[in-house]
Amino acid sequence: MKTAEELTELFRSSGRKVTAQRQCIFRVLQGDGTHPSAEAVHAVVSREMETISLKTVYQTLYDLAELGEIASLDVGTGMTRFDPNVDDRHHHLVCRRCGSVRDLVAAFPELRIPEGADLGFEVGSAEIVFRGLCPECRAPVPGDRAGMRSSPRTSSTSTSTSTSTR
Amino acid sequence: MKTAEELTELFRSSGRKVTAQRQCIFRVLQGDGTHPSAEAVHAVVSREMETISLKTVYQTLYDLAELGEIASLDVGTGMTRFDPNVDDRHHHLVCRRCGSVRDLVAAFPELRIPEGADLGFEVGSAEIVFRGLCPECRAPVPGDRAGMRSSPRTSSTSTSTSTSTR
DNA sequence: TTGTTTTTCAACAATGATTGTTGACAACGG
DNA sequence: CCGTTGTCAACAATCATTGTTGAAAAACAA
Repeated sequence: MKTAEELTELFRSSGRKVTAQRQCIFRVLQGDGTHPSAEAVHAVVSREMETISLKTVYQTLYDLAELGEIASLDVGTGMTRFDPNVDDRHHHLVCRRCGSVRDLVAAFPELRIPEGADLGFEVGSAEIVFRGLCPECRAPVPGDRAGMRSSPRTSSTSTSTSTSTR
Repeated sequence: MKTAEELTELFRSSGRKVTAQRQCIFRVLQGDGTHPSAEAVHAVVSREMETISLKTVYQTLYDLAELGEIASLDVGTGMTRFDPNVDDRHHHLVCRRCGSVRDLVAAFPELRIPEGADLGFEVGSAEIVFRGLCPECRAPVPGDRAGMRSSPRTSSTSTSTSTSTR
């Protein structure tokens, strides 16, 4: 993802207008490695701009995704997650308890659909999701620190695909 | 996935009751390779049982998932999809236009998280989603045949992860 | 078979995430 | 500075999914 200044440029040159709320969102996303949801971004931005609406955040995030500056991913936590890291090709570790998402860089950099399995499907991209427990959720943390985002509500989804855990 | 009769057995022995609507759902799922959503299953079952509620379908599907007889997957089409094929370890091809899901068996049967990348994450399962265009959506089919399930409404999600197509 | 207990059913309302609508307003170009 | 045009915030609506509840049906025992 580019810097806030470069994004301002990019937005202008792509016919979009640049507003204070958008720049605020740019700044918030800078170096955010938590793969926030739209709501999470909104929560942070709201501290700076009281009245910004969730709709605006969604709009800007999707604009950025359209420009290829961030990636929108659906990893089964119930909400679309946004990833500012689009420069490194990578995959994701998803905690099945707290829903946190972590990048897994330098693994399977070139995942190709195997020859012979081509069924007429024109493959554009391949993504791997590793499901498991993040370090925080593995240990029975007594004093629960911040970092656990959404309560394990959405655990109904993303139950299994390739059996391993059961 | 087991046969309808075996599932009846399994439901009984696991303390669940067996109803006509459940057996109907068992039958509908038998050999369904389309990875239907709950709504799609409901649509089919409804032809046989007019009054069955969507809630019942959801309940039964999640029961089956809990028993490990089907898999519930979130591949970014906006709805949870259900896969009766849990015997073959496999991954999925998802069409970014019509949202159809196809099994990709015999590819990456043993996907392991690479050594050295272990960040304290306890990995349970790994799933790969290949995104692209299905054979039907590649060709500009004039007489559009059945097979396109949901309209490309939910295309907003699942835009990109590892860049390739753009 | 008949009653008894317990689960499930269908209908209905509610939830959470996301998107459509709209009048006021701010950004950009001149 | 000013008009044009896109954006904003508030509000309501949508979609997928889940909670609630009285009625009905399944399993079990007599």
